[in-house]
Amino acid sequence: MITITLPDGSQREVAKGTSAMEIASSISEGLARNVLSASVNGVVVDANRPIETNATLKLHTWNDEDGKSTMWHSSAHLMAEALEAHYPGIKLAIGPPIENGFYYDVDFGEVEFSQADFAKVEKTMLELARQKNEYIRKEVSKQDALAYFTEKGDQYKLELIDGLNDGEITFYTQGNFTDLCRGPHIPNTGFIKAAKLLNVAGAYWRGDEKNKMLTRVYAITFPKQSELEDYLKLLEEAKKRDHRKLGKELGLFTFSQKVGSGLPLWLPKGADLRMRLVAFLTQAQKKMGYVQVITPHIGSKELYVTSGHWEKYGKDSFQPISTPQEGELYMLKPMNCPHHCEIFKSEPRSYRDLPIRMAEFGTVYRYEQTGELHGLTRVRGFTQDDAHIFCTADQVKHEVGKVIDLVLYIFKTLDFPDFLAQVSLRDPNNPSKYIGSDENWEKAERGIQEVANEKGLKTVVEYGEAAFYGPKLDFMVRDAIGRKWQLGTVQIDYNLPERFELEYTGADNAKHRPVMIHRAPFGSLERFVAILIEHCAGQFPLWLTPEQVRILPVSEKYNDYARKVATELNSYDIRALFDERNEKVGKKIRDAEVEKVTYMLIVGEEEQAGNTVSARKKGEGDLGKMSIESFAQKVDAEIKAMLAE
RNA sequence: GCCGUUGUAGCUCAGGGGUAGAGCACUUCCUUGGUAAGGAAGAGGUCAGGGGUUCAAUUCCCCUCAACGGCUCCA
Repeated sequence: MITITLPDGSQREVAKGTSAMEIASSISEGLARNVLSASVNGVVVDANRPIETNATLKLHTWNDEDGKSTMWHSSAHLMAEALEAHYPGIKLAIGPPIENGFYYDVDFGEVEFSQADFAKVEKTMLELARQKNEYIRKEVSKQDALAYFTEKGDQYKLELIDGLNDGEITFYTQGNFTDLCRGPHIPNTGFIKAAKLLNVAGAYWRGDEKNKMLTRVYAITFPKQSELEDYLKLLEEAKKRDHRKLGKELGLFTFSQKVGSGLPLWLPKGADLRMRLVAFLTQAQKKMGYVQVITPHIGSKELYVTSGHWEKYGKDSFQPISTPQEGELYMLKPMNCPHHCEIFKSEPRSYRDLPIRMAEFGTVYRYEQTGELHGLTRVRGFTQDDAHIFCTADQVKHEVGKVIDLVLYIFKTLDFPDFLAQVSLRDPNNPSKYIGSDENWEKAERGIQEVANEKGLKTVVEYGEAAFYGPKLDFMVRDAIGRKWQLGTVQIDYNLPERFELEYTGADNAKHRPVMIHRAPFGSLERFVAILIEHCAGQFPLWLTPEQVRILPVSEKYNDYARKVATELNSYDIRALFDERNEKVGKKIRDAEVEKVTYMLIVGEEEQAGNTVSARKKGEGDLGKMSIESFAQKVDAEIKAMLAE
């Protein structure tokens, strides 16, 4: 007998060799019907694998992540089986589960596989699923494994097997399909009740662009048809939040082929929104002791030779421009820090001056490959809400803490709860690729982690992700379609102070090297606005939205009064426009709602006579009559509450 | 940069070898209205750009550009 400990701490005595599935059955038949896989001593395995020793056991169902990935991993095999049925002779590479579904990388040879072929594959998948074929695990020797895929002529599997040790190779077979696989898998294909191929894309074998490009087929499956329908609805909803669509609809920004790709043009409403964000951040920074500087859009190539950027990124950047007579070379500014270093150097600095927090909304230009450009999130010209903090090594932790406070304040004000802080540290196996003393690194790495914990951030630590010049803390958020983007960043830098020979005079009257902290709470205004649009689905917070109030005269007869109301609201610093079109008020309301104007003020005979307005809030409806002044106070109070620290 | 898809009016899209259509938006007129679409008329397109096949190309073929979905990259 062996002892099985369940997550609730309860224990069961079962015969050696009992499977998780059998234990599930003994708990309840309903549970057994839903078990997809199990964790035995923390390792995810097939639910029907015999358990041989005392163990902790967790059963995975569709309701937990491990259950889902098991299901999707098995679904990848099912899709492969279906694809082979339609396209005999295709070569299969890898087919893992991903966050939402799974994919399989396939070498279709000469065959073109496109969206038009999805339906038949889905149909076959479901037919195969209905057969409830079991996923059968088999341990095979390396020799046998190689022999099987040599016979099948699948060089990708052979390459994978090549990298495996004899004795750790397993095959899984379901129906007529056998695949090299570590597992685990769901008990049988019958759990898969709905399948949808989502898209196809090119993907290099082993992610290396020197290798052959395979066809990656993305798909997703569900244990219920209705869940698939819900998921597809969710995708539709997400598409409506896409900042590229909303940006166009709301008149925020545009692109012009003639101006160049990746170069956004901010329209009046977008520019208004952006300037408001800048004003908001400028004010917050001012309170935190930042000073503002301004530097040009180009800088001598020598500046970037000194900073090291030329050597590291010069070939992959916009190439230098030269002066017509002298042939001097200038770079479009890819980053602001070298300029800021020179400002630091412009006068002697004392330890009493530190920290110096030098901020600039600096527009930078970076070459991005054409295939990489993406709305406002990935562009070639963008404005960073940049700042560089020059401080002593002892001040680093405190300063990083203050930056985190700033980021948290911003995220809170913008109602942005869903972000992850990624702490990027050195690769412990490769210490030589980093510059700066061990002592400083350790202090900085420890400092960043401590302060992130003190501030209560939800963090993940990534080893080896640090920049060569220092550790960093990045704020990651997701867009409407679930893609991850980096917004804010805090980076500690020992490199530039060295390269630019920055120094300050210490209390000991000796020269010391400052530490530099790069930080950008938004990251870039472009990317931030993009994420903000998707986050609030275009319905910006009242303090930020370009048009806070629209006045809707009931008929043209009241246009003069509407204009008067608008002017009066403007005098209270409220952004109000009025709709003077010859339309019925119902139409004007609809248009204002569609354009996401927060407040609508309906004015007609009664309002004109009483010097009042009838307020209506988007999504809520009629708020009743009130004086212009009390409406203005209401808006003002609402905004003040939003911006409270 | 690579693989795939797409490109028709300001927007969303239909069409299709015989030089274009709808809805919305826009302009004008009628209507002067009370909480999510009043009516009529009008204007607007080298069918992304270039080349080829053809009596004839927006339609078929090739190239370029751009956008989209990924991959690689990313200061």
